Amino acid sequence: METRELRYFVAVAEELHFGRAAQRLGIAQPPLSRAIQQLERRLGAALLDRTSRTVTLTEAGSVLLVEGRAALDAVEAAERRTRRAALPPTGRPGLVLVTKASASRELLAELLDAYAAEPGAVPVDVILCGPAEQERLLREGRADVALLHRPFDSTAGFHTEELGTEGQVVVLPAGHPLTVRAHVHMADITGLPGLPLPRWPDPDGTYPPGPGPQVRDHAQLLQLVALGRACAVSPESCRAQLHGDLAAVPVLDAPDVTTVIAWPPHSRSRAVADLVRTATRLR
Amino acid sequence: METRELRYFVAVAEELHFGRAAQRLGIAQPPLSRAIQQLERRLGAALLDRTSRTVTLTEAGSVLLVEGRAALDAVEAAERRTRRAALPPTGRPGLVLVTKASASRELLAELLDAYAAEPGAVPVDVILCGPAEQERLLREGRADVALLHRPFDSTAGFHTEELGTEGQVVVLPAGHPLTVRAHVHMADITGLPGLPLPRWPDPDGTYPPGPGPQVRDHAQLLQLVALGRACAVSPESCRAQLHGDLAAVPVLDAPDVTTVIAWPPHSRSRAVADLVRTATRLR
DNA sequence: GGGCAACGATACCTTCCAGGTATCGATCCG
DNA sequence: CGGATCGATACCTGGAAGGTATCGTTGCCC
Repeated sequence: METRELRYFVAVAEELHFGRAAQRLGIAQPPLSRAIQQLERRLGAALLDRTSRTVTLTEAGSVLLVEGRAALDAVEAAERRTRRAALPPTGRPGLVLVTKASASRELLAELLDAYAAEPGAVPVDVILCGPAEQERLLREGRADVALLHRPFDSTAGFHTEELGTEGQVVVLPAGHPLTVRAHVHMADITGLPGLPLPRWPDPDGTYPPGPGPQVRDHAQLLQLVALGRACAVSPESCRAQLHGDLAAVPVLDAPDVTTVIAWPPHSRSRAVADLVRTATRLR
Repeated sequence: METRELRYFVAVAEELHFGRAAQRLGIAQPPLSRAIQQLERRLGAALLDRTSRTVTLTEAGSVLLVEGRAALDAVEAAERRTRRAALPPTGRPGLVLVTKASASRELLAELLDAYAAEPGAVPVDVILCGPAEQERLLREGRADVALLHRPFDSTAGFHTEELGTEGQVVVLPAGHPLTVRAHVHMADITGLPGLPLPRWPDPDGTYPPGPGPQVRDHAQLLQLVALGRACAVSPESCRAQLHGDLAAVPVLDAPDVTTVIAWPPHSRSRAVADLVRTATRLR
């Protein structure tokens, strides 16, 4: 199977429309129809059920959509990492680390300092992004290492080392009645009148339906809390970033958050190994 | 990047010889030279240093070799799993489980029985193979689930659930002086005169140099122990498979062995989820 | 119910590139 | 210095990928 065929199939499977898929791919519709037919012939499997009005995925088609996306990611990662390895060493980021915006800030600073002091350390680029985006960046080879937070992030498919565990706090507007409490339980804060929990985007960028404001990052969320439009349950290390308008109260029965450092399993980079070793020694 | 180009590059990178690589690929040498040149041009990276006598990998080339193999595995897995999903449901193995020959035998039987009793259970094919082969089968899409044993097997790149932990025993010929002991330490058995520890094959199928007989599976190993040509350190559950000629003594300071069930991270198969759930409930 | 629009499939043509053969040029070896 | 080895180059050919025009089917709407 060629990646071209896979890209074509994924486009059609996502659009469920040959015309739009062809447009997205920058080719005409007939060659696309033919390419898919040929792929089906070669696989000996019907991938799409098509009438002249609708296109739907067969069982085999949905398998290929999932597996094919993963395969295309892997190819893209190979290409990107090779390109990076070929750049002149000067100025090339030796490592790209991705982490959630506004999370683990001290841990990150500590880690970068400690690593920079190591013999043979290379420059580290840091990418900050929203949750769920990190995995993609790591899978696509845009990043070499990530700081992830279980149980929010899935560490599926990566090598990981645990760096630490912390409890969670609820972040509330300063002066809220609950802020006088020494601690609360989840039941105290779900369905708090006027202070809904926010909605985070799904991996595909869309938001699940339901109440609560849509947020993209932690800073935005804290802004909303300060405005009295939401409350947030966050790892307690976020306290370092709270200013006067905000207060935090431990939530006893919220799941503990584990910060892990994650990297692609076949990474053979000396720099990644060094960074991971530094990270595990910190804790 | 097309998979054809990747396959070509991997062949050359492995052979370090255009002629042999071309032969292996079933094409002539000149098109292969051109394909690699074109790949290098497109990536903007030298992958191979070639004189008219020798071919060596550049830094970028070794990155692409590792990453490219992983990407090709992913493509192959996508193809294989799609083909499987398209087979008529009758007679099609719903699940392919791979485990080491002669390991976790009771656990496996228990698991298969319990799963078969589940509503909606599908037929399960079991593949037995040597260590280090399981990961490959899982990565290439030849298998859906594996029973792995930490710390021997790497669980990198897979989802896992722990199923249980056990200590290790040393397996000795019956009547050996050490068999009267209630337990031993590693120091007691390394360099035991005439009873070396065996050598297992590397992932590429070759054996590391050194003393000790070469073994491919556990049955073979036990045979060698019975013949008085080796001793073996194994999880204690292997005791169920020992016959009169063999004896086992706990090794107090050998690392514990954890049996885990592992599956590809993007598996969306109902059957895999059911099997994993059954497995975790067993323990 | 007939006309129409939407959509995938088919027919047919063109272009381009993968692959083949022949040969060159460089390097190592005896 | 001559031959052998090996990758690169030159040149040719067939097939596949892509384009345009058009067909056949199916909803839909007046």
